[in-house]
Amino acid sequence: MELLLSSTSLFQGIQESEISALLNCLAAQKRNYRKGDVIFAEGSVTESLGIVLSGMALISFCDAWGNHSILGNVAPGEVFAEVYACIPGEPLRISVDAAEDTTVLFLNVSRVLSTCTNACPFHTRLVRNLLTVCARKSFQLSQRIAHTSSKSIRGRLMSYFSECAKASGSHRFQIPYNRQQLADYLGVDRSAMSSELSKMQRDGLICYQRNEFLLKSPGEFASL
Amino acid sequence: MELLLSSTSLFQGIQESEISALLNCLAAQKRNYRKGDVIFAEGSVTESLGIVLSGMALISFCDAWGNHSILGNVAPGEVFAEVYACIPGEPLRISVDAAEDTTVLFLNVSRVLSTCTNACPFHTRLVRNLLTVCARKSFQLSQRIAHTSSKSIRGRLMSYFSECAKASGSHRFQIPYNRQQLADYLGVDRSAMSSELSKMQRDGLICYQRNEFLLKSPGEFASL
DNA sequence: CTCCCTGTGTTGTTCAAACAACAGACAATT
DNA sequence: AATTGTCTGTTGTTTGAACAACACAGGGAG
Repeated sequence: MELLLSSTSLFQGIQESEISALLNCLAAQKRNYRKGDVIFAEGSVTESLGIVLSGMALISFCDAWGNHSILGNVAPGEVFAEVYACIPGEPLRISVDAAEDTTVLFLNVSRVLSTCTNACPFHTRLVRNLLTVCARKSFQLSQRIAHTSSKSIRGRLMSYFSECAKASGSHRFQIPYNRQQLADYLGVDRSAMSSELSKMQRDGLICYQRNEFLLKSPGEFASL
Repeated sequence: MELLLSSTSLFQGIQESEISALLNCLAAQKRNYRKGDVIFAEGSVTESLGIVLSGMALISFCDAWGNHSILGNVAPGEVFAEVYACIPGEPLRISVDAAEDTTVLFLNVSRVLSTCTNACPFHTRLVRNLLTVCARKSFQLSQRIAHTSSKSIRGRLMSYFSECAKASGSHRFQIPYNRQQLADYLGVDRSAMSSELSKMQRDGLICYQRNEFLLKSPGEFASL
């Protein structure tokens, strides 16, 4: 378990041997779930975040009419419900279920935050990591919002490609999504996006082959 | 200054008198800006978050072609750049400028996180508050994404109204936005939304007058 | 009172995106 | 080689949202 944890962002920079001490210090709880079990129910309140150790969890939500949508999944090593665990008293707007037999480690956030009586030296690092996890999630969400703010498919693609180019420091970059995933990320129809991509190539805005893109002519454009 | 700070979410639960001690302990820096001054430049890296004490700051961003958009404003007592300050080394994707003459208090996040040599008793509370601020921002962003995930105006309104009804615990509730602001929040055209609202009223889904809404018939609907 | 301003609802037109259906490329499997 | 499935690009149709323009109702301020 410690080996897996040491590679997660929450325990980054903490040695495997030190993690064992931390887990004792935090009285972390491990629980097993069968496929289909509810891990967190919508509307409930939690002070604990979860880390998937094995298996897979699904995050979903229901609207007032009973329609429910899948928001995402949580793979081993990834964290869930950290946002709610960090907001005291905020009832979950989502529910988390086990997509298969799943083992989860729970960490009580207030325990994480309270000063450790043993003056555990890695506690500080854990708190910093937790803040980073939350901040990074905020960052990713705001990027997604920025990329879906344009009303046109072309505008959304341009916004996303701009970001990719900035992140890679070059006009040539690769993207981590296939076409369907990119369309889902940008909130557009795949085939419409595919067609728009080829239009953009014809218009000389971009070149691409598969997941390799080249952003051309960084001049001024008004019609995003 | 302490009076203003004590009413902010970052210093919530900390007395005015205690804030003074904290600010010393953190070596907080106060700086003045003239209207139009750049507070944070896009692409720069910061370890500090900012709190607007007076005036107003503007958050904006540029895409690779030089088009820039306003993302929001920061009023006195509100925090900015906290997400970037919490992600070590992450260059800002936004820039922050003074919309008018503005005073800003800077707090170094790593200093906030490092154990205070004086064992300052309110330090722990500050860290917890900072985590709450980040988590709450994440929460708000994911709500907005949920409400803009539907492709139709009606679906977006339904998602938002669902959330409002849940939050208020009743099918009758008030919304904090006027029509233009709601349209901006949901990423749709105001007049189209206005027209959709009256259609929904005609269809018996909702009743409304001004900002007072009543959500009807919580049955099953497929056409969101 | 009139004038102006803001917020809101209505209508009709236009256009772009969703949608459906299909074709070709490629890889993996049998 | 044949088959299957996945990913991608193309085309044509339909629909719904953006857009523009306007009407109407308060609410101040002069």
